[in-house]
Amino acid sequence: MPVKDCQTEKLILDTAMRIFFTEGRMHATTQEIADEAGVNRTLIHYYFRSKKVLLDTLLKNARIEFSGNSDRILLSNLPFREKTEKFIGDFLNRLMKYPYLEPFITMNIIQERFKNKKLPIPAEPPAAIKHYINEIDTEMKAGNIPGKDPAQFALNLFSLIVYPLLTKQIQIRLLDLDDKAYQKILNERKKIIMDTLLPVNTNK
Amino acid sequence: MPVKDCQTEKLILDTAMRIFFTEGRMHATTQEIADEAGVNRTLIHYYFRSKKVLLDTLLKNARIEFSGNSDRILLSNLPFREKTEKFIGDFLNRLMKYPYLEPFITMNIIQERFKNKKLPIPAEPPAAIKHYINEIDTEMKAGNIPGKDPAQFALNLFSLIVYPLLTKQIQIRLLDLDDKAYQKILNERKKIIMDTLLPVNTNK
DNA sequence: ATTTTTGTTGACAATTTTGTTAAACAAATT
DNA sequence: AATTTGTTTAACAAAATTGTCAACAAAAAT
Repeated sequence: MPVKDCQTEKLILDTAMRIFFTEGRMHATTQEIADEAGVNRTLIHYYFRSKKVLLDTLLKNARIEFSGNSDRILLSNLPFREKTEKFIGDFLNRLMKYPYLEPFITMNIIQERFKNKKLPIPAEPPAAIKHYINEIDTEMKAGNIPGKDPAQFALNLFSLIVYPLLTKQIQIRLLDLDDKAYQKILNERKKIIMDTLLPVNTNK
Repeated sequence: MPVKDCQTEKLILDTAMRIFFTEGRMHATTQEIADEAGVNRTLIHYYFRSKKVLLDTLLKNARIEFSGNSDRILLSNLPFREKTEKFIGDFLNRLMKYPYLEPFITMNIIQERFKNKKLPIPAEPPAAIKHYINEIDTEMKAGNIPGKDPAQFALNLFSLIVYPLLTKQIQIRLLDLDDKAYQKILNERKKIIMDTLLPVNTNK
C-alpha cells in the first residue's frame, strides 16, 4: 500500500495549479486533476469539500505566493529604475511558471458575478501597488518619465510584461515562429520593456 | 417555402458572440445561449449540429470580421506612423466589442491540443502581419524606431492595445478605479500607445 | 493489542449538460 | 384544401461531471 504521506493534499494542489495556471486548461475536470495527481478523485472531496472550494484555495494560494515577493520589491527603498527592473524580472519569472493565472482570476470573477449577481472580491486594496504608483507620479512630476497619468504607465508596464506570455499560442502563429524562437524573444523581454518604458537618456 | 430566415441562426450566433467574446463567459452552456437568445435550445442543434460546431462557426466568423479591416489597413500605402495609428484605433474598436476573443481562441487551442494531441490550426500564414513586420524592419534599419527586432515591436504594440481591455476586472481593483474612470483611461489608450512606441521627436 | 483517528477506495446517486427524436406548426406552392 | 418544406417545440435519452456513502486500510493513541 502506498505510504500515506499527508502529502496528498499538496499533491492535489500542485497538480491543479499546474493544470489551471501553467497549462491554462480552464475546463479541466476533477477527474483529470485526480488522474494526473495519481490519486482517487474522492480524495479531492475529502480534502476540499467541492470543486469550488478547491479552486478558491488555489486562488488564495496563488495570491499569497504571487504578491509576497513583488510586494517586497515594490515597497523597498530601491531607486525607481532599479525597482522597476527588479519588478519586471520577478513578474516575468512568475509568469513563466503561471502564465494563465490572470485569465483564471478574470474568468472566476466573471463567472461568480454572473451567477450571484454580486462581486466575489472583498477587494483588499493592494498597498504595494498604490505605493509604487505614487512613486511613478513623483517621477513624472520630476520629469523623469514622460506622461501624466501614473495608471497609464502602470498599465503599460503590466501589458508589456504579461501579454506576450498570455498569448504564446497566438503569437507563434502570428509572428511565424517556433517554440524555441519564441522562448528566445521572451528571454529578451526585460531589456525590451525597460528600453521602451524607461529609455536611457535620449536627449544627450 | 419561407425564405430561409437566417434570423434565428443569426440571432443564435450574435448571442453566442456576445456571451463568449464580449462578456467572456467561457463556461456558458447551450441552455444559457438559447435562453438569452430567446429561442428553444433544440434550435442550436438544428442550425449547428453540436456545440462544438457552433463554437467553430463563431471562431470562423470572428476571424473574418476581425482580420478584414485590419488587414486592409496593414496592407495599405499609408506611411508607417499613420498606418500604425489607424491600426491601433481599429484594433481598440474591435476589442471594445470583443475583448475576450483572444482568450477564447487561446482556450480553444489549448483544449483541442489536450484532447487530440495535435494542432487544430491549419495555420494560415497571416500575410498582412508579415507585410507590416517588414515595414517595421525597414523603419528600424532607417533609425526611425529604436530596437532591432520587429517581432518585439509588434509584441509591444499588441500588448499595449489588448491587455488593458483583457484584464479590466483585475485592473479596476489593482488601480483602485471604478468603471467610469477605467473607461476614461481606455479612451486615452491610443494616444498613450503612440507616445510610448512612436514618440514624436524628443530631440528637437 | 485494541481502539480511535485519519486517509483511501469503489460503488453508486445526483446533477448538469448535451444530443436525439418525433410530432406540431407555419407558410408557400401545388 | 392538400402537400411540401422548413422551422419550432416538448419530451426524452445519453453522456459527462460532480457529489455522497459505506467499507476498508494504515497510522496513532490508548
